Amino acid sequence: MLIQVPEQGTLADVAAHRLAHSIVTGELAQGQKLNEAELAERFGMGRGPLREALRHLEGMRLVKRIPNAGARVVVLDRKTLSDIYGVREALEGMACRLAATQMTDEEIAKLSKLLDNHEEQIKKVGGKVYSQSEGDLDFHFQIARGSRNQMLMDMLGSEQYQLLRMCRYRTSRKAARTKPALQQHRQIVAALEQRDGELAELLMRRHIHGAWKSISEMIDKEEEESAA
Amino acid sequence: MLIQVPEQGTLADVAAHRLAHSIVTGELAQGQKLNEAELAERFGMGRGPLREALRHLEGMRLVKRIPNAGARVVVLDRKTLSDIYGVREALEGMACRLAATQMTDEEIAKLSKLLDNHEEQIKKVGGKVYSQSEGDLDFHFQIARGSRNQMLMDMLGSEQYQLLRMCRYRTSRKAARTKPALQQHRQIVAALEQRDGELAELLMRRHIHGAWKSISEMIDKEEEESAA
DNA sequence: CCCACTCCGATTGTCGACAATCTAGGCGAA
DNA sequence: TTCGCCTAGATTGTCGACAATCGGAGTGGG
Repeated sequence: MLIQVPEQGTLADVAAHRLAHSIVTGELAQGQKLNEAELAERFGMGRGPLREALRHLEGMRLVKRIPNAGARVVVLDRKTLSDIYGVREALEGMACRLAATQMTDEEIAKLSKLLDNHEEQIKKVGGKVYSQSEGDLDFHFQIARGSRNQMLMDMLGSEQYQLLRMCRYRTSRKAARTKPALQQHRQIVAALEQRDGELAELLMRRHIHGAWKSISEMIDKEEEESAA
Repeated sequence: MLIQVPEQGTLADVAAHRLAHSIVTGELAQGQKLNEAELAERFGMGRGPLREALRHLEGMRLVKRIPNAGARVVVLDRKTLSDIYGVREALEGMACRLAATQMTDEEIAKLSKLLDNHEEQIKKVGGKVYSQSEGDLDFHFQIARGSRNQMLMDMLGSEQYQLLRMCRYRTSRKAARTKPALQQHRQIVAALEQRDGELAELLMRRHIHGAWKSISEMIDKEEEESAA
């Protein structure tokens, strides 16, 4: 599972994880004001650790802080999402290219099995998109790991890129794109098996580009609805 | 100038900037332990703001924190630098491609003037590599701005990517690569003027790749020296 | 001689309280 | 009525002190 366990570390780390989870899942609405005292009480800790947690989340771009005016949950407008997907296309494409030469056969085989699980899950419960989405994230993260590039892993991994999960969570409710996505994943794995980095990159870029197109259309529809 | 002014914000922000500067310039050695009480005293503030600053720097990857064991300045080993340059190649290449279609004619003209300044500076004082390095960073950042992609700007800009400045600072002492770099910059601007995104991306990637090769050799030499 | 244990100093993690700053609402004058 | 000012409340920024934890010196046993 990608969700980090409660963690035995400092209270600030715990708070950061809990806050991140609340934000990603939408429990804390976008643009919502985050009151330090209130959150500290809810988490049963002082304001010190909580402030550190907010700093941490600011670095992850999950909240925006304004001096003397508090912190607010970031708002994911269309432009921001578009920018994110653009960067993802470049970074994950690169990850794929590297992974094609760096991953071991065992890792690739594991990736293939991961997809088998996904397929089974999809067949079992058509509606449960959530777990697929998490699994999908896991797929992408495994490839990032396969690149053997630590900076890339940080940028695409759990720590730095929770924004991704946030926008996924927001858009995964209606998303019925699981089947073509799965097929594209299979194509990517096939390219990795053949150690064809260029092809793997191309497929990954196309996969992400398609995902953005799909999400973009969904946003358009939502905006129409909310406007009507 | 790219170096942010002392900033009127919170003490934590001031501390973060000062610490970042000290780390980037090498005033604080790599791997050095950062004592909270000592630094707080030196900056004339309590430990609270300083801890927030350390959290911030951790997000920037300038320091590494270990629970109950304090923070240390990150160490830039060869692998880390290699990873950074790899990611840069992807991100700045993308920035260049976007900039070719997004930048205004005025911005491109300004970029060209910037290079004129560089050239003059180089001719005037051959040894002063530092200012060139800062200017070079400025060149790259201006292109990132030209991409109109906020996330890209954050990742390549001052806030998130001080690691870059750090490794530049470390390697810019002996670097005599200013002239070919300048010429490559000119080529990139020419591609931008022609609105040729693909070419601009290619040139930028090649430029960064060459920079890494040059730095890599330098590191090899240093290691030989220190081994002898 | 080497290893493990213990205790102590130092450092980090946390809290509560105080000061500085911003925001909202009421009040008075044009 | 409307605009601007001013006070009051709430919220953030900061500090100092206490508790928890870690690293290392010193000691005793094998």
